[in-house]
Amino acid sequence: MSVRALLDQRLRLAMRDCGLPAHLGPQLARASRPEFGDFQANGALAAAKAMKAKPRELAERMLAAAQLDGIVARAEIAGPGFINLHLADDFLARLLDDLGHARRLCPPAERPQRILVDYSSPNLAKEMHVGHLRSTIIGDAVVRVLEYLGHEVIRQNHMGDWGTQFGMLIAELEDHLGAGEAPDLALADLEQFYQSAKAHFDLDVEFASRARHYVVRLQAGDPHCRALWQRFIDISVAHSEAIYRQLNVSLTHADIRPESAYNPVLEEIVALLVDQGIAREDQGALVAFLPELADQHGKPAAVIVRKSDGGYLYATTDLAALRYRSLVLGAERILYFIDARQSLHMKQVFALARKAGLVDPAVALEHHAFGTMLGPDGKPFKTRAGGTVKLAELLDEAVARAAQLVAAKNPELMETSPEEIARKVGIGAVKYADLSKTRTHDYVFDWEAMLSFDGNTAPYLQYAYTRTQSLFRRAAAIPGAAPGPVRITEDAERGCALLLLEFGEILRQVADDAYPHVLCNYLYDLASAFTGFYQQCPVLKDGIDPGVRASRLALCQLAARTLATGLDLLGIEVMAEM
RNA sequence: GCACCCGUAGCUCAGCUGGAUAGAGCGUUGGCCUCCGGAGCCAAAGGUCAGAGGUUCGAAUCCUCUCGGGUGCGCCA
Repeated sequence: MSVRALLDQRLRLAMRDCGLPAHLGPQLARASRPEFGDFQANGALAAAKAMKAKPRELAERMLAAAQLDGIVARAEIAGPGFINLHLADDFLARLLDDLGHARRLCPPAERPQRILVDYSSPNLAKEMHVGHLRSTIIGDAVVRVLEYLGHEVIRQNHMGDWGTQFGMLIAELEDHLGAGEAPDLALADLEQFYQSAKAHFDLDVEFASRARHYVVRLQAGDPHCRALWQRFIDISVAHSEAIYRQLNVSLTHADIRPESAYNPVLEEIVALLVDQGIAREDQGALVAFLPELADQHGKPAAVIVRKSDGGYLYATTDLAALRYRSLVLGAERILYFIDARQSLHMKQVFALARKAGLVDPAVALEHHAFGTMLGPDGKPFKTRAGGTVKLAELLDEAVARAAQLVAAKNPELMETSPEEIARKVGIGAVKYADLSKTRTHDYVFDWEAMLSFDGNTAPYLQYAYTRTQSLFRRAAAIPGAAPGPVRITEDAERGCALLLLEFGEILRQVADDAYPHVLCNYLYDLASAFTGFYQQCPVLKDGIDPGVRASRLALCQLAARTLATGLDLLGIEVMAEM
């Protein structure tokens, strides 16, 4: 049990003993200022108001009733009725010893769930660009946290491999192959290939009509079109998977369930909506109406589920996917990591799915939106020419920039290659810069800031970790220098200790709210507290008492483990030296 | 027209289950290597929390309105 949970439980019991109703809690929080102790309970204020009692008096009674022996060294009432709690050093030390010997850094979730996470989901018609980055790495971080807490996670990469553009693309591919070109050569640059197909489509009437015809033939299962399509898809998927490897993202081939997979059931989904009277014909198309999402004038939201030409749109595909995920895969919670611009669409799809009974009524449907990546000018991130920035090129640049830094700043490395460091630092910097900002906001992409060793950046955290490793290498050479029981005497040690004990709580918060920046901020606080401690509290220097040395080594070890685990959950790698 | 998101230090961002004097980093200014990695640490300066009302013992946080910025909305995905 975490420190907070324990205090909460004890104070809650005390409140019951004081005759307070169950809905009034202790409102426990970390103390806002050091002189207020480690934790503060604000609940007496609210409770006093509800019971028409005097806040300070009630706080006194709560404190008298609370069983805090051995946990709290000192407690006092302050201000209008805050309860300030100073934890006992030996209590903290004991918890740290337990944590140090435990296999995991936090207890697993009390109720493990089957959770489905839809993320990355690039459009295969084009090369992956910066627009795909956020979904991919935010989703992956949340997935890792959920798994660490013991949930069963089903990853779903809902790749866009179907739709009107593919007629154009296979017509283009057909022309290339007809000219004797090998498919992987023709598709070496997907972006260029797409632009070329688009140009032909716009300028060449014969080509455009062939492209439109191919869409129909493809969807009807024509073998020739299907074969061309498959070639294109295979190469495009391979490209995405190469990016995933470079990004250290945990998606695999088995997680791909693309749009085309739902093609066979779309007709059935639409029929279901019509039968239930949810959808009806309107201006030639089949439209679902949602009075529950009406605007202030009572006009219901309208969603087209089948075009007037008989074709289907992505709303229908998403409904089919939801049914499969809930009723076939049995997901209890379904998370979508998709751009904020899709918010209305997701809302409509969720409402429709529930209304039509396509999902289990108990399933949680969550759209975790995120903002746009902006360039240094505050406008959407583009190349100088105004085109989209390819993800592959962005990542290469990150590694190249990191390599430059390593070459410029590092003296001699013992066991790690500069290439490995550059890769981990460069990729880590790009991911962390994104993950550390509140998901829902737009964020400004800035090479300089993300690769800095100062501030809330990946390199700073990785550096803090390498210092622990350096220390352990040194300790290994000293006879008798081994981690031992923790003793807390210095403020810097306390600061570290309290943070180390908070890790599990932070992970639960990330699992509940899907905000990885909470974990980033925590790790930054921990790294700062650790470097402060490391600066002030000598570990291996001459004249250090062996007991103190053993205690500080144990703290270092826990800090190292927590940093490495936390970064790993963000999909960021650490190294022994940098 | 309708709907959603966002306005916090010069810049980039935290804080928003309402709590005590609103926090970091960058940048600026000034300190700290006889010391486990100075790729570090410490300190100072810097704020009408967009504005106005309201709820409350208490509001950056909740409600309403206004201003400013962004995004989306029946035949792309």
